[in-house]
Amino acid sequence: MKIATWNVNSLKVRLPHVLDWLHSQQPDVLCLQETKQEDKAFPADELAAAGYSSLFSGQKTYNGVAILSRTEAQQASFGIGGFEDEQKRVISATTNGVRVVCLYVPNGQAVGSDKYEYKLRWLAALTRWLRDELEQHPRLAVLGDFNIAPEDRDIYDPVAWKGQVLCSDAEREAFRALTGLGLQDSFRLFDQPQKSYSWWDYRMMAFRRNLGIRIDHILLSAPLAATCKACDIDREPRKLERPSDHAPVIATLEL
DNA sequence: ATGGCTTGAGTGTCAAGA
Repeated sequence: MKIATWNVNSLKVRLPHVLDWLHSQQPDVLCLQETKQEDKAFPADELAAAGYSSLFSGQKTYNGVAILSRTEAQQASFGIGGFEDEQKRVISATTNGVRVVCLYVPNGQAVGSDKYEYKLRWLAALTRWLRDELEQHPRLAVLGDFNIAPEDRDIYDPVAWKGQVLCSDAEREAFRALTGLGLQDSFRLFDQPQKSYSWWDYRMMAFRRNLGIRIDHILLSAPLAATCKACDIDREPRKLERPSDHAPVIATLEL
């Protein structure tokens, strides 16, 4: 079973890339973030023609998440239990016996800003909720754009970025609280190339210079981590014309 | 040098991303 996550930065613009990538990679599940579409505009027909059923939760202009799956996903749920949020950032569903949670964690804008405080509140609520979800669903996978670089090796210039949003102590502590629940960062279960990143700024020729950060993650509960054979970042779509600024991350489970 | 692109909204040019 192959499960993947990709922040597409507008599904309307990126649909051709997504369709090509589904065709070439054949994942069983693809979690999308920043679809930036209302549900009535979601391209479910085009995706169905490509062999994928869709569950989605969108809004105009911002945010928006979706779960695409080759076999129809069941028991869809929306948002974080017990946390009121207007922003469409979480969708969950079960497929092939795996509970899939697709996340678009708030960016946080700047340390100390209102949006940063919202990010930390949001992450605290997420952790409380996932503790319960793990009890109900031992085979749990949490995929998405976490907007957190967990360690210095996940940033091209950790000195320049020190203490900034995406890598502040409080954000990293929130990430460790998630792994502390028993959710493992599947990327770090394996030897990986130095300077592996999942996001590069559109400016400054950042991708060509590999000035990136690793903020898109696939976390697996222990029973799933035990089946994980690989986790990789696919840089190829970032090389295309009009790319998303994020690369997809894909994990292979022996299920 | 707080910008450098890209998107959506909407037709001016700005907010937001990370």
